Amino acid sequence: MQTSLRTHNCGELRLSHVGQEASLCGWIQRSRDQGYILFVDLRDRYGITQVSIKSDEHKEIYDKARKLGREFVVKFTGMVVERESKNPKLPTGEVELVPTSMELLNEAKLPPFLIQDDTDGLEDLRMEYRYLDLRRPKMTQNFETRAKVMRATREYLDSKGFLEIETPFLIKSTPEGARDFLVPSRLHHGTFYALPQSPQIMKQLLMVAGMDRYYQIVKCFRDEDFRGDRQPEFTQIDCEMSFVGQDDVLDTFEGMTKHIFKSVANVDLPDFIRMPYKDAIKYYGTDKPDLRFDCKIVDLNDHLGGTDFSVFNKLIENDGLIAGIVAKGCASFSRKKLDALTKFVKEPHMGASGLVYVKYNEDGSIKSSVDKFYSAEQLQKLGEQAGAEKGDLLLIVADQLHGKTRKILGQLRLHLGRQEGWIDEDKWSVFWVVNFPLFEENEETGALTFAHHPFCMPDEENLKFLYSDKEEDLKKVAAQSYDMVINGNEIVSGSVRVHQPDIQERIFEILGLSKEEQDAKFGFMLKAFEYGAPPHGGCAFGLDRFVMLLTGESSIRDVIAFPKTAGGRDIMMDAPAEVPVENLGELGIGLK
RNA sequence: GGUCUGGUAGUUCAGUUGGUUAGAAUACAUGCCUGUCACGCAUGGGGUCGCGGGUUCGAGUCCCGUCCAGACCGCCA
Repeated sequence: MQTSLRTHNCGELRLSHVGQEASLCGWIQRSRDQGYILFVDLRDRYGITQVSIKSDEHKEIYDKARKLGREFVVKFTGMVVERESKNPKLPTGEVELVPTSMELLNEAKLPPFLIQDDTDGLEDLRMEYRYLDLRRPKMTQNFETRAKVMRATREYLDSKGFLEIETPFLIKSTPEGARDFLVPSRLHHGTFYALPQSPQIMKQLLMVAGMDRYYQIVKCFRDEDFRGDRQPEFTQIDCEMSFVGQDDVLDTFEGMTKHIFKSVANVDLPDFIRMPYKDAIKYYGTDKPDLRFDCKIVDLNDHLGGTDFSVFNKLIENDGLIAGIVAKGCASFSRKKLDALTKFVKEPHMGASGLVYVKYNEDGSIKSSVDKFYSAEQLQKLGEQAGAEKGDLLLIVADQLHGKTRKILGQLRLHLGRQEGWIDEDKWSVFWVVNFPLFEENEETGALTFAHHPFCMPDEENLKFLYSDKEEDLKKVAAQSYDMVINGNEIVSGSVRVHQPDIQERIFEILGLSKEEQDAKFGFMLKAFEYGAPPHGGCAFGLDRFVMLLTGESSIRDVIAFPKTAGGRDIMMDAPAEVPVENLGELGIGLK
C-alpha cells in the first residue's frame, strides 16, 4: 500500500516535536557546508526546515547531501532536535531535522533565477519559468489569499441561498463594448462562436428561468489591449438576484465584501457610503475616487471674476469652469515642485492650459502666480472660500469643458496624494458610487452610447426623459447602476436590469439599433423577456483586482497563476501559435 | 494604434567623447572552514553586447529598420 512520503511539511515542526521521528519532503533552497557539518534548507509551500548533517555521525548522508544542487527534490527522515543556535526569523527556527536517511526524489536543472530572492529575474523570465516563479513564498501567499477569497465568497453566497450555476463559454458574439474573442465552428463553416465578455445575458436568462439567486466564479474574455491591471482572460464573481431593488443588491454585496475582508484580512469595514455619481465627479473628478485621503475639488467661478485677468473672465462669461484643490501644508513648495505640477497637468493626455497657484504662507503673506491681477485681499477671500488656511497651497485649473477641469484636478489630487504621502496604506477606502448616467456621448462620433451596458434600468425619477427626442433630456436619465470602489479601483460593477420589453426596446432604439439588428443580436433575450421576466439586478466583482488589492500587489499578473504578457502572449507555452494548414482547412479558414 | 523606457555573463546591472583583452555583484564549479541561516575564505569557468543593415580605420557606444519586455495614453459596460 502506498503511504504518504512525509509525516510533516516543511513549515510545521516546533519545539513540541523534539524527540519525534519525522520525514520531510521538499526542494533544496540552499545548503551551507561548514566542513564538518552541512546545513540544508528544505523548502515546500508551507515553509523552510533546516536539516543538519554531521560528517562524523552520518558520513554517508553528509557526502551524498553535499552534492545536492539547488531545487533538487529530496526526502529526509530522522529525528527532530532542538537547535544549538536558533533562528528567530524562521517559524521552525528552534528545531532542525537530523536525518538518518536521505532519498533523492528528483534532480533539477539549475534554475535561471533565485527562488528565495524575489527581485531576481525580470518579468519575461518569470513568465517563461512561471512554475519556478510560483515557488516563491510571496507568490504562494498570493494564491493562498486568492483561494481564501473564493472560499469566503462561496460561504457567504451559499448562506444567502445563491445557486452556483455554470454558463457556456461558447456563445454568440454580442456587442457589449469590448471586442470578442472568436472561435471558428468546424461543423458550420463561416460561422463563429464568441467567448463571453461576461455571462451577462445568460445570468439574466437564469432569472427569467426562476433560479432566483445565481452566482458563478467565472472566466471572462475580452480581446483588447492590456495593462498591468488588465488581462485578456480574467475572473469575475458574477452574481444576480430576482425581486430586488438597488438597495437590496447593495446591501447583499456590501455584506459579502465585509465578510471577505473579515475572513481573509481580519479587517472590519465600516458601512459603505453611497455616493451619487454626480458628486464623485463634482468633488473628485473621477467615478472611482480614492477616499483614503481628503481634498475635494472646490468650484471657484464665483470668486475670481471682475479683474483684468481675461483668461478667467472669458471662462466665467462662457460658462466654463474654474476650480481648484487645496493642498494642505504645501505652501512651502519650491518653484521646481510647482513647475513639475504644472508640467503634470499640461501633459498632452491631461491637456490643461496651465496651473495657477496661490500660496497661503505660515507668516500670513500670500504669494501667487496671478499677483498681477489679484490683490492680497481678493486672494485672502478666495482662500477663505476655498477652505485654505495658513500653510496651504491652492492649485487652480480652468477650462471651458467642466468635465476636463474636474478630470485634471482629480488626477492632480491623486498625484499629490501619492507624492506627498497622504495615502495611509493601512487604511481601506471602500464605498459605492451609485446612479451612473444611462447614456453618454461618444467623443469621436457624437452618438449616444450606453455608459454601462444596455440592460440597465433607468431610475424612476427620470424615466419620463427616456421617451424624449432631445439628447439633452436623454443625458439626464440616470441608471440604477453602481460601482464599488476600493482604494480608487473599480472592483464591482452592476445594475438593476430592465425586465420590461418595451423599455428595453426603447433603449435599443435610442442606441440606434434597428428592429432587425435587435432581433439578430438579442432576439433570443427579448423573446425570453416576453415570458415573465422578474425584476432583477446584480453585479460582478473583478476577482483578480480584488485579490491584487488584498495582497498589496501592484499588478494582477501576480495573482494569476499563468498570466499573459502585456502583448497578450504566453511566453511559457508560446501562445498564440500557428496551427497546421490542414487544421485551418477543416475549419473552413484560409490565411491572407 | 500612439508616446516613452529598457534589451550587455545563468541573473541583476555598470560600461566615459566611438579606441587595448567588455567589468561588478550574485549565481555556478572546485578546495578549505566545529553551529551556519544573505555563512565566511581562496581559486576558477562563464559573453553572437536582442536581431538585421548602415556610418567609420575602428561600434556595446552613433544612425535606420525590426523583434521582445515594461510603463503611460487610446481602447476596455
